[in-house]
Amino acid sequence: MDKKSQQPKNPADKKIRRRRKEARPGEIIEAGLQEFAERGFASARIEDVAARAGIAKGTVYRYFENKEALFEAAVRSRVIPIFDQLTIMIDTYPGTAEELLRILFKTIYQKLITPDVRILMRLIIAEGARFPQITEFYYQEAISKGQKILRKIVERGIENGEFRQGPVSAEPMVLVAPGIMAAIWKMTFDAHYPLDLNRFLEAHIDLVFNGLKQS
Amino acid sequence: MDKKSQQPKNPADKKIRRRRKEARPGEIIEAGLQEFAERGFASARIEDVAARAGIAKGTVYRYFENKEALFEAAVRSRVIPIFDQLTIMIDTYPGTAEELLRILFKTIYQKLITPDVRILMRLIIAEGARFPQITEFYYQEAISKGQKILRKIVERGIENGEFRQGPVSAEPMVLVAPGIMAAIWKMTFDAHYPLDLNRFLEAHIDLVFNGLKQS
DNA sequence: TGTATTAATGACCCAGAAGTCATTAATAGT
DNA sequence: ACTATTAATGACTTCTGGGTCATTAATACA
Repeated sequence: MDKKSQQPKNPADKKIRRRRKEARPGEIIEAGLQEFAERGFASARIEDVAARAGIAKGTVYRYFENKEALFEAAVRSRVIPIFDQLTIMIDTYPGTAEELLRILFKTIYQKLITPDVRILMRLIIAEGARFPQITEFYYQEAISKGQKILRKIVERGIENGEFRQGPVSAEPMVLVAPGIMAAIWKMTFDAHYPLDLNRFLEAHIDLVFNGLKQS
Repeated sequence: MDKKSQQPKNPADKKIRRRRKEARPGEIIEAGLQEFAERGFASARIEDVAARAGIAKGTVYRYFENKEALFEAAVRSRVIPIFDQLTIMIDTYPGTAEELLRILFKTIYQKLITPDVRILMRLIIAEGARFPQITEFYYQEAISKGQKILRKIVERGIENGEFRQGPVSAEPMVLVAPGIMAAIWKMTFDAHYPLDLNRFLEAHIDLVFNGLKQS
């Protein structure tokens, strides 16, 4: 496909091999992630990964035991530090719980619904059943942290009288569900029936803070 | 695996072949759906499908051109008539829009989050990119109908003063998002971190009708 | 500049699975 | 009962793609 036309040094730049021990793993992981996302684990071909990384097939195996090892490394490499940043912010944020929740929602729509993260979600949903360690890892590194953040914000809101105690505060994941749904939509039907993320975020916030009912 | 021990007629019931032209397609589809759900399209083996259906591999090909054709047939066979039933009910239902929405939510949690439907969702998410016709079909037959129902209920609620007009009513999918999220959770993290569907449904309803805020 | 080290290569091997088809045998019709 | 029809079979062919390893050549170091 794209023929490594990055630095066309000489006209016949066919096979000037380069030794780049340090840079390879990252490049292979990046290429692998793309291929796995496009084709799924089973259909992704190591030869294509290699081509994408600009190396020969055998080179992949100098850095990763086998296809599974590459898959695991690829998924792990992408679990994002978003939540860690947020955790710190929450404890120091001076404003109201409502403001914090709004920030969290916006962050979800900006950071979590990017193509990069959607790739991960798709892989977890599609291949998770066959890679339980990865599912577990992803839960520990991302989901559980997100849950903690949510709980903290909701508790804070209850303590200072902003939020109600009740079924919602007992199951705070309902609050972010629209964000998850938006991500799913983007990776399935969006090509045919595009979703306006801004409008959806607005609806999401409106639902959470104002409810559906006439007041 | 399970060695067809259904009707152990005689001790050596090895290969008494039966001719059942009419029953085969359905049985093969059912078997295919199971295999595709467990392994994904690429990893599912036709021989396993055949074994599961209690026939030889070649027989599968007497009824389906190839693996893809079987996959399409399998997914199509399962698009559920839930929404059609609901559509009729809505126009004749005498109660309030709130009652209708509650019924819709309960139906989602009872019908849509069953293993059978989750299988479909997983396949659409996992394989949809490579089978655009299937995604399109699924959208037309299920999603768009669900959207219509939602819109109808919300409009009715607005007309009779139950619901507010605003961002939520403009993007009513936010209202069912927790249901979708629950389905996703069930197919990914539920084994490790089980979700209590009843409690979640309660939270969902509480969010939609009461919002999060202290009133 | 010569040599040792080792990163990189890609032809090759081979397991596994899709799809074929000549053969077998269940059933319908007479 | 006999026979024609065709559903069902599974050994076989073919191809794809994971993984190997002897060979090549880039780089470090003397």
